[in-house]
Amino acid sequence: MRQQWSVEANRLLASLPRKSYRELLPGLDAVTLDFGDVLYEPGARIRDVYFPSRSVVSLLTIVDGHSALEVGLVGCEGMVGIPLALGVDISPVRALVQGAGAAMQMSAGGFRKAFEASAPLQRSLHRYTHALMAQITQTAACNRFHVVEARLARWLLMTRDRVGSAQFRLTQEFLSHMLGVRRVGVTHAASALQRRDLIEYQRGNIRILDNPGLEAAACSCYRLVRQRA
Amino acid sequence: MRQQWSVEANRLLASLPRKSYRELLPGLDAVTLDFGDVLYEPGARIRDVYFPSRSVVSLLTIVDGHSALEVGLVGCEGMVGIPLALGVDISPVRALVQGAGAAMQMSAGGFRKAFEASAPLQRSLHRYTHALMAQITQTAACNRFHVVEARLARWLLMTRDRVGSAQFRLTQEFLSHMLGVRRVGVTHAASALQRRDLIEYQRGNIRILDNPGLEAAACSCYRLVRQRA
DNA sequence: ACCGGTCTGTTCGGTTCCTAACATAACGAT
DNA sequence: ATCGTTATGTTAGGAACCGAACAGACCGGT
Repeated sequence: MRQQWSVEANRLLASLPRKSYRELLPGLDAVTLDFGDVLYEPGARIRDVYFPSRSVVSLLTIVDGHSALEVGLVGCEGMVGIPLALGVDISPVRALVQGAGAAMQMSAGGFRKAFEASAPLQRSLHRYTHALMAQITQTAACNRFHVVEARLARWLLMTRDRVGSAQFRLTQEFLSHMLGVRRVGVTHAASALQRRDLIEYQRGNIRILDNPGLEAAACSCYRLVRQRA
Repeated sequence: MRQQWSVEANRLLASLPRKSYRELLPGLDAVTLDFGDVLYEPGARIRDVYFPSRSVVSLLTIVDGHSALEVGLVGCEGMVGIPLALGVDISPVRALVQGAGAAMQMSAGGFRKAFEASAPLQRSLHRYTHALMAQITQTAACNRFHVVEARLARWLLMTRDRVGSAQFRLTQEFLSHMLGVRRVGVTHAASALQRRDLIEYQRGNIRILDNPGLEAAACSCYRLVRQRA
């Protein structure tokens, strides 16, 4: 029963016709993803795909070996391992668990078979692939044009939407990797938001206090990717 | 015969088994894309797809109504209209002809039918979709971390690869939209490259003089997306 | 030869973010 | 209670780029 719930909490799986998803079930394992887990490294083979239910996974590009930048955020609306749905088994990005929680896991081989056998699954995943491309595109422009404070606000809101809670754990150091800036920049932006009573935080615990206020502080990208998803 | 050549000049079409591509042929029209043509506007319906042979098409996101930023560059290695291969008929980006030249055009309806009927076409396009996602991802990081001069060098090299010529027409104003910076920034970067005898240009005519030199001036992203494509 | 439009070069003050340190504060373990 | 570790705050100088405006150069048309 608990497993059943987990499956349905992922919107991709939940949207499948009953028959399709019953065929899928035997290959799915309920797992818990822990904060900091690295699901894929760039250039490495994809061994499993994941359908997050209450967990959140960041997709990061690694530049010049050191700098990281988040390009996508996957929660219960998506799947981690999209390249497999495109016939490629190498991940171009690092997949990092950013919010611990439940997910359904499936082996790459099992997924390939299930994917080929199920037209509804193909349709869902291809539509999601498109949404993810749009998200990556939007993020690219956002990172280019918007200031850190607005990007931070957007990122906190997107995370909240995916974890389903106004409070979550993450350090400024971690955030700096997501936003592709120095930690100092995050400190400045976060202090500013806290000073305006939009958020509060201490030692890795962040809580959103003023939702509409934070949305106003975020760049328009937040609304755009939200209404498109 | 001329049409035959055009078809084969697009690597996606050329890689199809003879049978698949013969089924495709009746729906394909040889067209010439002109510099500045807008094939799609963001949010609008995709009416046709394009397989460039000697033309080059930029994919741009539009932010806040005014700023533009290139996220992808499509030449003979790809197709313009990838959303259709994912079951979506709305383009999230503007598609702008950046290098005039020949392409094969196909109506959205014709493409959908052909796509559903041809497994090899599906495979090729899905693989290309993955490559395009990787390119967008790389571009996102590049725009975030690398300085204008290196990005300009990369962009010139990528364009050269796709038009197949060391000389092409484009103004600094145009380049500034591609790179997402002010024109002044392009002037600075271009002057610097010219001063080092890597390129020469005048009134929209750019010529690459020193290939290895320009590659050295470009950021590593150039090599990365090249070897992956 | 002249004019208008396009393309390129330059300037200058201001903002954002970087680089690189160092300082403080909270927490956990012994 | 103390100490090491982790998280956050602060500072200062500099680089990259912005915003806005203007100046010169080149071209085509008449």
